[in-house]
Amino acid sequence: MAHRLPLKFYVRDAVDVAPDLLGMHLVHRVRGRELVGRIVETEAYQGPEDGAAHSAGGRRTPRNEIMYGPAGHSYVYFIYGLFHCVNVITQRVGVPHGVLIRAIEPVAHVEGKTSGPGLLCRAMGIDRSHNGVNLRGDQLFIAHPGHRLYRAPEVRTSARIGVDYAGTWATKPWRFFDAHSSHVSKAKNRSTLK
DNA sequence: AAAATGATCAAG
DNA sequence: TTGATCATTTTA
Repeated sequence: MAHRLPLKFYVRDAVDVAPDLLGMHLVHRVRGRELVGRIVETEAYQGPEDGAAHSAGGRRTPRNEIMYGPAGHSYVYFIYGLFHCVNVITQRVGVPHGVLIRAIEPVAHVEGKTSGPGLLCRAMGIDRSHNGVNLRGDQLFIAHPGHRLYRAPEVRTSARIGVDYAGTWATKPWRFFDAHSSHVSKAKNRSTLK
């Protein structure tokens, strides 16, 4: 029993949507199977004012065009020549907010590591062909697991990862994670930043 | 501490 | 057309 989140859920600031996504299920239907992961770590990106966002300063390019579109859709990009990252677009059309999904806990049919934005995309089979997908549709979507399965997260915050170039914006506590989960991205990954 | 690895984008 | 830059991960 899984309910898609309503459009209204997504038409808010990314900073408000990001913590509310913790505990929700990310679902990918592929080749007759349903891969499911429980979201345990997110980051909010609030362009154009947010200096760390791809849409910082109103920057609008072919890559991030989808950020300016309707809420509740996916924004998938390729990074470091190796990994894909998946975001949830929020706020109304023309306001380029997004929430990066950074880690999930495997729930069903997910193989491999999922504690990091690149790793979870690999494990969930998400790539650029999923850019712009409606997350209230039937292929790749986000759903409330239903109150029988729902486990409330213990929400903690921190500064965002890998955005030190963004100056004062890098210090905003816009990373959200479930303190109960053992699947959040590892401290090792961010020990050598700067 | 730094390699791996390639799309992206601003500059020329 | 080019070169620096990455919302990362792994290895050492």
